[in-house]
Amino acid sequence: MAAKKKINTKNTPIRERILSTALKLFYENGIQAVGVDRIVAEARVAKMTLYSYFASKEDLIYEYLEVISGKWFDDFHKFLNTNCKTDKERLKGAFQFLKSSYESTDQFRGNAFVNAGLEISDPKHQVHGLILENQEILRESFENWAYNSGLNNARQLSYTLLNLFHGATVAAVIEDFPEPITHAISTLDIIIQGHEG
Amino acid sequence: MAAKKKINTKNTPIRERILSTALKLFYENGIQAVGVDRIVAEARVAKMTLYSYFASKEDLIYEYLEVISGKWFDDFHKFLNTNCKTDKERLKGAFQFLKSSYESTDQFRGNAFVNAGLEISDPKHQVHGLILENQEILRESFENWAYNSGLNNARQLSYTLLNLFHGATVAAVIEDFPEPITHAISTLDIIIQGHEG
DNA sequence: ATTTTTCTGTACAGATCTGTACTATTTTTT
DNA sequence: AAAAAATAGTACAGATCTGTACAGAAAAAT
Repeated sequence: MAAKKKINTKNTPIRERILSTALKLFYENGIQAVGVDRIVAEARVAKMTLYSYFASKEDLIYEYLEVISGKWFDDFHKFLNTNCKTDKERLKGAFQFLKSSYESTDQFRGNAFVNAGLEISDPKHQVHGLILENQEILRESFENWAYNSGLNNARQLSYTLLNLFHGATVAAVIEDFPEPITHAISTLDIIIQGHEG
Repeated sequence: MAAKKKINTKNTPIRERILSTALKLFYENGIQAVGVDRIVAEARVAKMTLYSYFASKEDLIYEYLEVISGKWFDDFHKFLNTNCKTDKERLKGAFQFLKSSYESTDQFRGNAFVNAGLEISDPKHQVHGLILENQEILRESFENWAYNSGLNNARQLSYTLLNLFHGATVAAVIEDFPEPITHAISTLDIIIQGHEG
Protein backbone atom coordinates (compact mmCIF):
# COMPACT_ATOMS: atom_id res chain seq x y z
CA MET A 1 0.00 0.00 0.00
CA ALA A 2 0.92 3.68 -0.29
CA ALA A 3 4.11 3.21 -2.21
CA LYS A 4 7.24 5.33 -2.29
CA LYS A 5 5.76 8.54 -3.58
CA LYS A 6 6.60 11.99 -2.37
CA ILE A 7 3.60 13.45 -0.68
CA ASN A 8 3.24 17.15 -0.24
CA THR A 9 3.10 17.72 3.48
CA LYS A 10 2.39 21.43 3.46
CA ASN A 11 -0.89 22.42 4.99
CA THR A 12 -2.25 24.56 2.22
CA PRO A 13 -5.85 25.70 1.84
CA ILE A 14 -6.02 23.50 -1.23
CA ARG A 15 -5.41 20.44 0.82
CA GLU A 16 -8.15 21.55 3.18
CA ARG A 17 -10.47 22.08 0.27
CA ILE A 18 -9.87 18.60 -1.05
CA LEU A 19 -10.33 17.06 2.37
CA SER A 20 -13.49 18.96 3.23
CA THR A 21 -14.97 18.09 -0.15
CA ALA A 22 -14.14 14.44 0.37
CA LEU A 23 -15.62 14.72 3.84
CA LYS A 24 -18.92 15.96 2.57
CA LEU A 25 -19.14 13.54 -0.33
CA PHE A 26 -18.07 10.47 1.61
CA TYR A 27 -20.47 11.23 4.40
CA GLU A 28 -23.46 11.98 2.24
CA ASN A 29 -23.02 9.28 -0.37
CA GLY A 30 -20.87 6.60 1.15
CA ILE A 31 -17.24 5.85 0.53
CA GLN A 32 -17.49 3.40 -2.30
CA ALA A 33 -20.05 5.47 -4.15
CA VAL A 34 -17.79 8.49 -4.43
CA GLY A 35 -14.99 8.43 -6.98
CA VAL A 36 -11.84 10.48 -7.02
CA ASP A 37 -13.00 12.21 -10.20
CA ARG A 38 -16.04 13.55 -8.39
CA ILE A 39 -13.98 14.80 -5.49
CA VAL A 40 -11.56 16.72 -7.69
CA ALA A 41 -14.45 18.08 -9.74
CA GLU A 42 -16.34 19.45 -6.75
CA ALA A 43 -13.17 20.66 -5.07
CA ARG A 44 -12.20 22.36 -8.34
CA VAL A 45 -8.76 20.88 -8.26
CA ALA A 46 -6.66 18.91 -10.68
CA LYS A 47 -6.50 15.21 -10.04
CA MET A 48 -2.73 15.31 -9.83
CA THR A 49 -3.01 17.86 -7.07
CA LEU A 50 -5.09 15.49 -5.03
CA TYR A 51 -2.57 12.75 -5.54
CA SER A 52 0.22 15.08 -4.50
CA TYR A 53 -1.39 15.46 -1.11
CA PHE A 54 -2.82 11.98 -0.69
CA ALA A 55 -1.05 8.83 -1.76
CA SER A 56 -4.24 7.01 -2.63
CA LYS A 57 -7.97 7.02 -2.14
CA GLU A 58 -7.40 4.59 0.69
CA ASP A 59 -5.29 7.17 2.49
CA LEU A 60 -7.92 9.79 1.86
CA ILE A 61 -10.56 7.53 3.38
CA TYR A 62 -8.44 6.94 6.42
CA GLU A 63 -7.83 10.62 6.94
CA TYR A 64 -11.50 11.32 6.34
CA LEU A 65 -12.38 9.08 9.25
CA GLU A 66 -9.72 10.62 11.45
CA VAL A 67 -10.88 14.14 10.72
CA ILE A 68 -14.56 13.40 11.07
CA SER A 69 -13.82 11.65 14.33
CA GLY A 70 -12.12 14.71 15.74
CA LYS A 71 -14.85 16.96 14.42
CA TRP A 72 -17.56 14.81 15.90
CA PHE A 73 -16.06 14.64 19.37
CA ASP A 74 -15.30 18.35 19.29
CA ASP A 75 -18.87 19.24 18.45
CA PHE A 76 -20.09 16.65 20.91
CA HIS A 77 -18.15 18.03 23.86
CA LYS A 78 -18.86 21.59 22.90
CA PHE A 79 -22.55 20.82 22.92
CA LEU A 80 -22.40 19.01 26.24
CA ASN A 81 -20.36 21.75 27.90
CA THR A 82 -22.79 24.46 26.93
CA ASN A 83 -25.95 22.48 27.65
CA CYS A 84 -25.19 20.20 30.56
CA LYS A 85 -24.00 20.85 34.08
CA THR A 86 -23.99 17.40 35.64
CA ASP A 87 -22.85 14.08 34.29
CA LYS A 88 -26.39 12.86 34.57
CA GLU A 89 -27.47 15.61 32.24
CA ARG A 90 -24.73 14.58 29.86
CA LEU A 91 -26.27 11.14 29.47
CA LYS A 92 -29.36 12.76 28.08
CA GLY A 93 -27.37 15.50 26.41
CA ALA A 94 -25.69 12.97 24.17
CA PHE A 95 -29.02 12.15 22.60
CA GLN A 96 -30.03 15.76 22.40
CA PHE A 97 -26.82 16.36 20.53
CA LEU A 98 -27.84 13.61 18.14
CA LYS A 99 -31.15 15.33 17.57
CA SER A 100 -29.50 18.68 17.05
CA SER A 101 -27.15 17.05 14.55
CA TYR A 102 -30.08 15.71 12.62
CA GLU A 103 -31.71 19.10 12.54
CA SER A 104 -28.64 21.15 11.72
CA THR A 105 -27.20 18.82 9.10
CA ASP A 106 -28.64 19.48 5.66
CA GLN A 107 -28.37 15.81 4.77
CA PHE A 108 -28.24 13.67 7.87
CA ARG A 109 -26.62 10.36 7.14
CA GLY A 110 -26.01 9.17 10.66
CA ASN A 111 -22.73 8.10 12.15
CA ALA A 112 -19.85 8.13 9.70
CA PHE A 113 -18.09 5.33 11.53
CA VAL A 114 -21.05 3.04 11.69
CA ASN A 115 -21.65 3.60 8.01
CA ALA A 116 -18.02 2.98 7.18
CA GLY A 117 -17.97 -0.10 9.38
CA LEU A 118 -20.98 -1.55 7.62
CA GLU A 119 -19.71 -0.58 4.19
CA ILE A 120 -16.27 -2.09 4.64
CA SER A 121 -17.30 -5.61 5.43
CA ASP A 122 -13.86 -7.08 5.96
CA PRO A 123 -13.31 -6.91 9.74
CA LYS A 124 -9.55 -7.04 9.18
CA HIS A 125 -9.54 -3.83 7.18
CA GLN A 126 -7.36 -1.00 8.39
CA VAL A 127 -10.22 1.34 9.30
CA HIS A 128 -11.96 -1.07 11.65
CA GLY A 129 -9.50 -0.33 14.40
CA LEU A 130 -10.33 3.35 14.22
CA ILE A 131 -14.04 2.61 14.20
CA LEU A 132 -13.89 0.40 17.27
CA GLU A 133 -11.75 2.94 19.08
CA ASN A 134 -14.38 5.60 18.59
CA GLN A 135 -17.22 3.46 19.78
CA GLU A 136 -15.28 2.51 22.87
CA ILE A 137 -14.50 6.12 23.73
CA LEU A 138 -18.18 7.01 23.52
CA ARG A 139 -19.18 4.01 25.58
CA GLU A 140 -16.63 4.81 28.25
CA SER A 141 -17.98 8.33 28.45
CA PHE A 142 -21.42 6.90 29.05
CA GLU A 143 -20.05 4.57 31.69
CA ASN A 144 -18.19 7.33 33.52
CA TRP A 145 -21.14 9.66 33.50
CA ALA A 146 -23.40 6.90 34.74
CA TYR A 147 -20.93 5.93 37.46
CA ASN A 148 -20.45 9.52 38.58
CA SER A 149 -24.21 9.90 38.77
CA GLY A 150 -24.42 7.08 41.26
CA LEU A 151 -26.22 4.75 38.91
CA ASN A 152 -25.67 1.06 39.39
CA ASN A 153 -24.55 -1.30 36.67
CA ALA A 154 -22.88 1.63 34.98
CA ARG A 155 -21.09 -0.61 32.56
CA GLN A 156 -24.15 -2.42 31.39
CA LEU A 157 -26.05 0.83 31.17
CA SER A 158 -23.35 2.21 28.93
CA TYR A 159 -23.83 -0.64 26.49
CA THR A 160 -27.55 -0.08 26.54
CA LEU A 161 -27.14 3.60 25.83
CA LEU A 162 -24.69 2.89 23.05
CA ASN A 163 -27.17 0.45 21.54
CA LEU A 164 -29.93 2.99 21.81
CA PHE A 165 -27.68 5.64 20.36
CA HIS A 166 -26.80 3.56 17.34
CA GLY A 167 -30.32 2.34 16.89
CA ALA A 168 -31.84 5.80 16.96
CA THR A 169 -29.23 7.03 14.53
CA VAL A 170 -29.72 4.23 12.07
CA ALA A 171 -33.48 4.40 12.26
CA ALA A 172 -33.48 8.15 11.71
CA VAL A 173 -31.38 7.72 8.59
CA ILE A 174 -33.54 4.96 7.20
CA GLU A 175 -36.83 6.61 7.98
CA ASP A 176 -35.49 9.99 7.00
CA PHE A 177 -37.20 11.41 10.07
CA PRO A 178 -35.94 12.44 13.52
CA GLU A 179 -38.73 10.60 15.36
CA PRO A 180 -36.57 7.65 16.42
CA ILE A 181 -34.21 10.06 18.16
CA THR A 182 -37.09 11.79 19.89
CA HIS A 183 -38.40 8.46 21.07
CA ALA A 184 -34.99 7.48 22.36
CA ILE A 185 -34.81 10.68 24.40
CA SER A 186 -38.18 10.13 25.99
CA THR A 187 -37.21 6.59 26.90
CA LEU A 188 -33.99 7.60 28.56
CA ASP A 189 -35.62 8.53 31.86
CA ILE A 190 -37.22 5.13 32.18
CA ILE A 191 -33.95 3.36 31.52
CA ILE A 192 -31.97 5.57 33.86
CA GLN A 193 -34.57 5.21 36.57
CA GLY A 194 -34.16 1.47 36.29
CA HIS A 195 -30.53 1.91 37.30
CA GLU A 196 -31.19 4.06 40.32
CA GLY A 197 -31.30 3.08 43.95
CA MET B 1 -35.16 1.12 -16.39
CA ALA B 2 -35.57 -2.62 -17.02
CA ALA B 3 -36.20 -2.29 -20.71
CA LYS B 4 -38.17 -4.47 -23.10
CA LYS B 5 -36.32 -7.74 -22.76
CA LYS B 6 -37.85 -11.17 -22.56
CA ILE B 7 -37.28 -12.55 -19.13
CA ASN B 8 -37.41 -16.23 -18.47
CA THR B 9 -40.16 -16.67 -15.92
CA LYS B 10 -39.75 -20.37 -15.31
CA ASN B 11 -38.82 -21.32 -11.79
CA THR B 12 -35.86 -23.55 -12.50
CA PRO B 13 -33.25 -24.67 -9.98
CA ILE B 14 -30.75 -22.57 -11.90
CA ARG B 15 -32.68 -19.45 -11.13
CA GLU B 16 -32.73 -20.44 -7.49
CA ARG B 17 -29.00 -21.04 -7.59
CA ILE B 18 -28.32 -17.60 -8.99
CA LEU B 19 -30.62 -15.97 -6.48
CA SER B 20 -29.25 -17.80 -3.47
CA THR B 21 -25.71 -17.01 -4.54
CA ALA B 22 -26.58 -13.36 -4.94
CA LEU B 23 -28.28 -13.51 -1.56
CA LYS B 24 -25.19 -14.75 0.16
CA LEU B 25 -22.79 -12.42 -1.61
CA PHE B 26 -24.93 -9.30 -1.25
CA TYR B 27 -25.52 -9.96 2.40
CA GLU B 28 -21.94 -10.75 3.30
CA ASN B 29 -20.20 -8.11 1.21
CA GLY B 30 -22.72 -5.41 0.49
CA ILE B 31 -24.58 -4.73 -2.71
CA GLN B 32 -22.21 -2.35 -4.41
CA ALA B 33 -19.18 -4.44 -3.59
CA VAL B 34 -20.49 -7.50 -5.44
CA GLY B 35 -20.35 -7.56 -9.21
CA VAL B 36 -22.39 -9.64 -11.60
CA ASP B 37 -19.25 -11.45 -12.70
CA ARG B 38 -18.66 -12.70 -9.20
CA ILE B 39 -22.24 -13.89 -8.85
CA VAL B 40 -22.16 -15.91 -12.06
CA ALA B 41 -18.74 -17.29 -11.14
CA GLU B 42 -19.81 -18.55 -7.73
CA ALA B 43 -23.17 -19.74 -9.01
CA ARG B 44 -21.33 -21.56 -11.84
CA VAL B 45 -23.61 -20.09 -14.43
CA ALA B 46 -23.11 -18.21 -17.66
CA LYS B 47 -23.64 -14.51 -17.47
CA MET B 48 -26.25 -14.64 -20.20
CA THR B 49 -28.20 -17.13 -18.13
CA LEU B 50 -28.37 -14.67 -15.29
CA TYR B 51 -29.56 -11.99 -17.63
CA SER B 52 -32.20 -14.32 -19.03
CA TYR B 53 -33.74 -14.56 -15.58
CA PHE B 54 -33.08 -11.05 -14.32
CA ALA B 55 -33.35 -7.96 -16.45
CA SER B 56 -30.61 -6.13 -14.63
CA LYS B 57 -28.56 -6.08 -11.47
CA GLU B 58 -31.07 -3.57 -10.14
CA ASP B 59 -33.84 -6.14 -10.50
CA LEU B 60 -31.69 -8.74 -8.83
CA ILE B 61 -31.11 -6.40 -5.91
CA TYR B 62 -34.79 -5.75 -5.56
CA GLU B 63 -35.63 -9.44 -5.59
CA TYR B 64 -32.79 -10.09 -3.17
CA LEU B 65 -34.41 -7.77 -0.68
CA GLU B 66 -37.82 -9.29 -1.24
CA VAL B 67 -36.58 -12.82 -0.73
CA ILE B 68 -34.44 -12.02 2.28
CA SER B 69 -37.39 -10.18 3.78
CA GLY B 70 -39.60 -13.24 3.45
CA LYS B 71 -36.87 -15.50 4.75
CA TRP B 72 -36.20 -13.29 7.72
CA PHE B 73 -39.80 -13.04 8.83
CA ASP B 74 -40.28 -16.76 8.28
CA ASP B 75 -37.34 -17.64 10.49
CA PHE B 76 -38.40 -14.97 12.95
CA HIS B 77 -41.90 -16.29 13.42
CA LYS B 78 -40.75 -19.87 13.41
CA PHE B 79 -38.36 -19.07 16.22
CA LEU B 80 -40.98 -17.20 18.20
CA ASN B 81 -43.59 -19.90 17.80
CA THR B 82 -41.30 -22.61 19.09
CA ASN B 83 -39.77 -20.58 21.92
CA CYS B 84 -42.48 -18.24 23.16
CA LYS B 85 -45.92 -18.83 24.55
CA THR B 86 -47.08 -15.34 25.47
CA ASP B 87 -46.74 -12.06 23.65
CA LYS B 88 -44.63 -10.78 26.50
CA GLU B 89 -42.20 -13.59 25.88
CA ARG B 90 -42.16 -12.64 22.24
CA LEU B 91 -40.82 -9.19 23.08
CA LYS B 92 -37.78 -10.82 24.57
CA GLY B 93 -37.83 -13.62 22.04
CA ALA B 94 -37.19 -11.17 19.24
CA PHE B 95 -33.83 -10.34 20.73
CA GLN B 96 -33.06 -13.94 21.46
CA PHE B 97 -33.72 -14.62 17.82
CA LEU B 98 -31.21 -11.93 16.99
CA LYS B 99 -28.66 -13.62 19.16
CA SER B 100 -29.37 -17.00 17.67
CA SER B 101 -28.98 -15.45 14.22
CA TYR B 102 -25.58 -14.14 15.16
CA GLU B 103 -24.51 -17.52 16.43
CA SER B 104 -25.91 -19.62 13.61
CA THR B 105 -24.82 -17.38 10.76
CA ASP B 106 -21.28 -18.10 9.66
CA GLN B 107 -20.74 -14.47 8.76
CA PHE B 108 -23.15 -12.24 10.62
CA ARG B 109 -23.59 -8.96 8.84
CA GLY B 110 -26.68 -7.69 10.62
CA ASN B 111 -29.93 -6.63 9.06
CA ALA B 112 -29.89 -6.75 5.28
CA PHE B 113 -32.40 -3.92 5.07
CA VAL B 114 -30.58 -1.58 7.36
CA ASN B 115 -27.40 -2.23 5.44
CA ALA B 116 -29.12 -1.68 2.13
CA GLY B 117 -30.77 1.46 3.43
CA LEU B 118 -27.47 2.89 4.55
CA GLU B 119 -25.70 1.81 1.39
CA ILE B 120 -28.25 3.29 -0.98
CA SER B 121 -28.15 6.86 0.22
CA ASP B 122 -30.76 8.28 -2.10
CA PRO B 123 -34.01 8.20 -0.07
CA LYS B 124 -36.02 8.26 -3.28
CA HIS B 125 -34.54 5.02 -4.50
CA GLN B 126 -36.90 2.19 -5.30
CA VAL B 127 -35.76 -0.07 -2.48
CA HIS B 128 -36.39 2.41 0.31
CA GLY B 129 -40.10 1.72 0.24
CA LEU B 130 -39.45 -1.95 0.84
CA ILE B 131 -37.03 -1.17 3.64
CA LEU B 132 -39.44 1.11 5.45
CA GLU B 133 -42.23 -1.42 5.06
CA ASN B 134 -40.17 -4.04 6.81
CA GLN B 135 -39.23 -1.85 9.71
CA GLU B 136 -42.84 -0.84 10.19
CA ILE B 137 -44.03 -4.44 10.25
CA LEU B 138 -41.51 -5.28 12.93
CA ARG B 139 -42.39 -2.22 14.95
CA GLU B 140 -46.09 -3.01 14.76
CA SER B 141 -45.40 -6.51 16.02
CA PHE B 142 -43.61 -5.00 18.98
CA GLU B 143 -46.49 -2.64 19.58
CA ASN B 144 -49.11 -5.38 19.43
CA TRP B 145 -47.20 -7.67 21.73
CA ALA B 146 -46.67 -4.85 24.18
CA TYR B 147 -50.32 -3.85 24.03
CA ASN B 148 -51.52 -7.42 24.49
CA SER B 149 -49.22 -7.74 27.49
CA GLY B 150 -50.98 -4.86 29.19
CA LEU B 151 -47.98 -2.57 28.96
CA ASN B 152 -48.67 1.13 28.76
CA ASN B 153 -47.29 3.40 26.10
CA ALA B 154 -47.13 0.41 23.82
CA ARG B 155 -46.43 2.56 20.81
CA GLN B 156 -43.52 4.39 22.34
CA LEU B 157 -42.16 1.17 23.74
CA SER B 158 -42.23 -0.31 20.26
CA TYR B 159 -40.02 2.49 18.98
CA THR B 160 -37.63 1.97 21.85
CA LEU B 161 -37.41 -1.73 21.18
CA LEU B 162 -36.87 -1.11 17.49
CA ASN B 163 -34.08 1.31 18.33
CA LEU B 164 -32.53 -1.18 20.68
CA PHE B 165 -32.92 -3.90 18.09
CA HIS B 166 -31.16 -1.92 15.41
CA GLY B 167 -28.52 -0.66 17.78
CA ALA B 168 -27.64 -4.09 19.06
CA THR B 169 -27.49 -5.43 15.53
CA VAL B 170 -25.27 -2.68 14.24
CA ALA B 171 -22.98 -2.79 17.24
CA ALA B 172 -22.60 -6.55 16.97
CA VAL B 173 -21.59 -6.22 13.33
CA ILE B 174 -19.09 -3.48 13.99
CA GLU B 175 -17.57 -5.07 17.06
CA ASP B 176 -17.74 -8.51 15.50
CA PHE B 177 -18.97 -9.82 18.82
CA PRO B 178 -22.43 -10.79 20.13
CA GLU B 179 -22.01 -8.88 23.38
CA PRO B 180 -24.19 -5.91 22.36
CA ILE B 181 -27.07 -8.30 21.76
CA THR B 182 -26.53 -9.96 25.12
CA HIS B 183 -26.55 -6.58 26.79
CA ALA B 184 -29.73 -5.61 25.01
CA ILE B 185 -31.42 -8.75 26.28
CA SER B 186 -30.45 -8.12 29.86
CA THR B 187 -31.73 -4.57 29.62
CA LEU B 188 -35.09 -5.60 28.27
CA ASP B 189 -36.57 -6.42 31.65
CA ILE B 190 -35.73 -2.99 33.00
CA ILE B 191 -37.31 -1.26 30.04
CA ILE B 192 -40.40 -3.45 30.09
CA GLN B 193 -40.80 -2.99 33.85
CA GLY B 194 -40.81 0.74 33.23
CA HIS B 195 -43.92 0.29 31.13
CA GLU B 196 -45.84 -1.79 33.64
CA GLY B 197 -48.57 -0.72 36.01
C1' DA C 1 12.87 39.71 -13.21
C1' DT C 2 14.07 35.02 -13.28
C1' DT C 3 14.06 30.67 -11.43
C1' DT C 4 11.53 27.21 -9.01
C1' DT C 5 7.67 25.22 -7.26
C1' DT C 6 2.86 24.32 -7.55
C1' DC C 7 -1.35 23.70 -9.98
C1' DT C 8 -4.25 22.83 -14.14
C1' DG C 9 -6.09 20.16 -18.02
C1' DT C 10 -6.08 16.71 -20.94
C1' DA C 11 -4.97 12.35 -22.21
C1' DC C 12 -4.26 7.81 -21.21
C1' DA C 13 -3.02 3.05 -19.17
C1' DG C 14 -4.97 -0.72 -16.98
C1' DA C 15 -8.48 -2.65 -14.29
C1' DT C 16 -13.30 -3.44 -13.45
C1' DC C 17 -18.14 -2.82 -14.12
C1' DT C 18 -22.86 -3.81 -16.52
C1' DG C 19 -24.85 -5.72 -20.26
C1' DT C 20 -24.83 -7.96 -25.03
C1' DA C 21 -23.39 -10.93 -29.32
C1' DC C 22 -22.57 -15.13 -30.97
C1' DT C 23 -21.37 -19.86 -31.41
C1' DA C 24 -20.97 -24.36 -29.44
C1' DT C 25 -22.71 -27.60 -26.31
C1' DT C 26 -25.94 -29.62 -23.38
C1' DT C 27 -30.55 -30.58 -22.06
C1' DT C 28 -35.29 -31.09 -22.97
C1' DT C 29 -39.16 -31.92 -25.82
C1' DT C 30 -41.46 -34.07 -29.46
C1' DA D 1 -33.65 -39.98 -33.37
C1' DA D 2 -34.68 -35.21 -34.67
C1' DA D 3 -35.96 -30.69 -33.48
C1' DA D 4 -36.20 -27.11 -30.15
C1' DA D 5 -34.92 -24.80 -26.19
C1' DA D 6 -31.73 -23.68 -22.57
C1' DT D 7 -27.08 -23.04 -20.97
C1' DA D 8 -22.02 -22.35 -21.35
C1' DG D 9 -18.08 -19.80 -22.73
C1' DT D 10 -15.72 -16.46 -24.80
C1' DA D 11 -15.34 -12.11 -26.56
C1' DC D 12 -16.46 -7.56 -26.57
C1' DA D 13 -18.78 -2.76 -26.39
C1' DG D 14 -19.11 1.14 -23.57
C1' DA D 15 -18.85 3.19 -19.21
C1' DT D 16 -16.36 4.10 -15.01
C1' DC D 17 -12.72 3.54 -11.74
C1' DT D 18 -7.86 4.48 -9.72
C1' DG D 19 -3.70 6.30 -10.66
C1' DT D 20 -0.06 8.40 -13.86
C1' DA D 21 2.31 11.24 -17.74
C1' DC D 22 3.15 15.37 -19.47
C1' DA D 23 2.98 20.09 -21.20
C1' DG D 24 1.65 24.58 -20.14
C1' DA D 25 -0.15 28.18 -16.93
C1' DA D 26 -0.08 30.30 -12.45
C1' DA D 27 2.04 31.31 -8.09
C1' DA D 28 5.85 31.69 -5.00
C1' DA D 29 10.46 32.33 -3.96
C1' DT D 30 14.80 34.15 -4.84
